[in-house]
Amino acid sequence: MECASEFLKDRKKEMMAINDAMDVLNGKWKICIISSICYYNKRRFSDILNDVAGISNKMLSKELKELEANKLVKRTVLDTQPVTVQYELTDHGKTLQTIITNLTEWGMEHRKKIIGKN
Amino acid sequence: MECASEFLKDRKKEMMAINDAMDVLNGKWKICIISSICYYNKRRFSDILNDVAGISNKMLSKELKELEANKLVKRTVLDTQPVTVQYELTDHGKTLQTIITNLTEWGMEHRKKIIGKN
DNA sequence: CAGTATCCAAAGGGATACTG
DNA sequence: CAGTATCCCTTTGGATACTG
Repeated sequence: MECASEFLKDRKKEMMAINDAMDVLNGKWKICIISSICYYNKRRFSDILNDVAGISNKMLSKELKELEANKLVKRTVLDTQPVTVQYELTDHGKTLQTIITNLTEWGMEHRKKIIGKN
Repeated sequence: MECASEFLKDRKKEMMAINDAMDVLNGKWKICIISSICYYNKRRFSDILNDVAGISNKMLSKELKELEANKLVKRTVLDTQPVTVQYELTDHGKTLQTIITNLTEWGMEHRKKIIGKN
């Protein structure tokens, strides 16, 4: 048998990592927002508001700030009249691509198997 | 240019799929619980309670029920005194393996890059 | 357009105690 | 052991209105 404390230390790190990831992605909206920006490359506030069904401007604003704080999203104010704001993924944000793809595929399978109907 | 309505229909399906997946996995605990059961193959209620730092028995009970309802987890009552309850992943639950692995790895990278410290 | 501010009902979830 | 039940404070987030 291996050293139990080493084994537990690794497990703890794994759990921490999962928590870190989920903290960043959690909630009803984050992944959808990221997916929207990612899909269109650059996306304006009001566009995302339309893409993500059901989200309110208050929520969108809050979520985007959190994504910015986590350096997943970059916000650029364009000097137009009235102002336009572009959101795009940072390089770090783009590393979520795989996870989003996996989640999308898994969600489709899950719907087929459990929820029924497509 | 491709047919715009086909394009939008696909996008909608993708968003729905992401939502389905997130509905199932959302919250502070679900992935951690799944990860714990997955890691040990079979796991008892009180063991999971210990594995997942900070969770209360009330929460764990609620989350496990939801995971069962989504057919990700199977619950087996063993005829011991007092009762023992085993939780294990269903085949469907095991299909989350990839996502969990990806989340773990992404979480570690994220911690290095953004949160700082390991 | 891209947000902020405020109000407020509803849901979430911890602490504690209890049960088969 | 494996949960339930209850109390109760906190957070969440929708609706609406307003601003630069």
